[in-house]
Amino acid sequence: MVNIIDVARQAGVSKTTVSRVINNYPHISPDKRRQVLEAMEQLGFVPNPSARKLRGQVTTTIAVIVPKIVNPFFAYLVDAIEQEGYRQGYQTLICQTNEHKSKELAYLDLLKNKQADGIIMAAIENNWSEIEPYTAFGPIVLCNEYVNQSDVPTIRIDQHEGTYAAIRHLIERGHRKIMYCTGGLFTDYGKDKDRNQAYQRALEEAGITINPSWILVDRHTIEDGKKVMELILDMNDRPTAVFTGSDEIASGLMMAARKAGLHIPNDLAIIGFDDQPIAEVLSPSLTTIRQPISLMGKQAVDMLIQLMDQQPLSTTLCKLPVELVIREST
Amino acid sequence: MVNIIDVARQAGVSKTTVSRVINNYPHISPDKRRQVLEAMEQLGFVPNPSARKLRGQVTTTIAVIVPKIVNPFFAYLVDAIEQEGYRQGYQTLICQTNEHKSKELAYLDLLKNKQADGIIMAAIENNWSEIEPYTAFGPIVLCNEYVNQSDVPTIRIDQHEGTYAAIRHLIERGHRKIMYCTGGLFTDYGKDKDRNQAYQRALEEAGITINPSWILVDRHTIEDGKKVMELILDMNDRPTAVFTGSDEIASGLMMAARKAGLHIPNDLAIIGFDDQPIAEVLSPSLTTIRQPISLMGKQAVDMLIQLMDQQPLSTTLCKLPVELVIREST
DNA sequence: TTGTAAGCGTTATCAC
DNA sequence: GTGATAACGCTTACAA
Repeated sequence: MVNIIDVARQAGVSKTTVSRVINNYPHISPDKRRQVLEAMEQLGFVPNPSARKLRGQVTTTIAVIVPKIVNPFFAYLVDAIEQEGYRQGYQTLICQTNEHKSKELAYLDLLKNKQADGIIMAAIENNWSEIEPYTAFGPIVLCNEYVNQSDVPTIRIDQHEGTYAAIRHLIERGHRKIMYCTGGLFTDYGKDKDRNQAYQRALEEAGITINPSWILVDRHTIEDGKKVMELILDMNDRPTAVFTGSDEIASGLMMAARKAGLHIPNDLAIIGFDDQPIAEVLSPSLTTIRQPISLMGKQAVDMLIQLMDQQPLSTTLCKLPVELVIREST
Repeated sequence: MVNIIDVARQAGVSKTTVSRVINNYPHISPDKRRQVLEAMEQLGFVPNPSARKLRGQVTTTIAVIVPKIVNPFFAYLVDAIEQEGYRQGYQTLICQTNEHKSKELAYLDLLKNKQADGIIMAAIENNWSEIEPYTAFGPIVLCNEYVNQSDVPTIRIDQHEGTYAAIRHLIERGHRKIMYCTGGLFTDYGKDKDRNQAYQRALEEAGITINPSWILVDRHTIEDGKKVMELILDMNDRPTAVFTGSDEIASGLMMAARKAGLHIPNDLAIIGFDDQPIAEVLSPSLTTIRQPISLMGKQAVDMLIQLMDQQPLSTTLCKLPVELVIREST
């Protein structure tokens, strides 16, 4: 491995000077700088990040914690984070909790070790009180997650607005029997609460009384969606429309509805959440709420970098807008 | 940050002894070992990987290079790699090339820096001759990719068998006008070749002459699929079945076919490749070739670890079987 | 503007 | 069985 000393020898300077060139110090004679750069080029020198990390403050790695990368939502989020991070000179470490608390803590140790210089959490398995101590070792930014503490740097979309827009849309289409079928991904914090309140608000405003048997929570997967359809079929008083918390649930619903001979949207209108690629391909294509995932990832990185650079944050909460994408299922 | 010296002090031993406990050296008195372990526990000590990397051979990080994590195939692959890696005590660094040669080389530098101890390449942007020199710095395993050199450790599925099974299936369903629409992901190496040959072989065996205008290559996305459908509609002599190289193309085809009022599979049979979740949800559901992605990821990790441990490889090529999943689209 | 030297946390080598 | 000590490659006071 070619190191800073080899470069120094080749360039005929001290390793200090080489280090200065690497780190763009201001006061170096153009001559020596050129010599050093040439030597680096010739020898194919790449600074050793382990050494830099060990030595000092240098930051080059950020970690993202997600529950499952195979969930397209998180794949897109990680994609955005990786790209923005790379653009700004950071490597991205992907950490998958698979919803295990212990794995999450193991990954938080990255911060302690200075293996990662900052962490974006797009999943929270443990209580914030477990996680909070790690902030002593480096910045943690929440992305699409909620905790009760208000001072935790957070990027998220406006879940209330998204849900409200979806329910309004159904009401405008003439529906009054609207099922609500969601499930905060993995937490009991604010996400569900926001959605719940938006559902209630939209219905109240339209003078519709809520039917508690049409409220289903903790549904996430395609399988869950299929089961929900079975529930609906068994009901004496069936809803005419369903708001779902993810395109996955909506897909499952749709599959089961098709099997049961129901016509969508005539017999049952369905609305998803996320606008995953699948939404467009489904038959009928799925009306859904588009989340600005890329923007969310980019913002999370930018916020994290600000924190790593010790810059003051203009705001601790960044709320992004959502968009209703109307297709054939409603 | 609590380090090995703090632990040594707390336990009343030298840091050498602490290091020995960490690394499970044989000859340590049970007493001291216990003291050290207790001290580590009390102080919440975690060895600093940067220091370990800088110092020595310790291996804890593997990198996976993929073109795009948002492609479900790679998401599932990365998922499998991350899980198997974690199980064996490795962290996974996800590297996304976005099909840029320079980004790939930048990520290969991880090996040079000893930031990663081994690399799994599920994409190859550069020529192997560009990549080969990096093998001097650590092992590289190819996953789902081909190069002409035969001695490169490789895990992949049997593309020939998969394609052959798909075409055979269509023939058995009575089709004789079979379009072939694929696109090696990003390489001109063997993957396409294998598929091409399988297509030819299956047709020849059935006594069907090949219609060159029904052979389309370099198609990858949903958009591509839509465009292919337009091509088909413009043909005087239309195929009655299409083999596609990915579920994405198949999805696009299906969407466009639906819009054009074609019935699937009666007017046109479609077969995909990968068995992504979308395949089951499509309407009609998609017949496709299932790739053992998880197994592939696991094997790649195992092979890489063998190489990192300097163990001899029993075989340099690991070919995994595929499975035809018959659904409604054929 | 440049160089010397100390030290980041760990492990390998050598001595006891 | 245990402990000093010297590296690993880099950055940063402090000197010159």
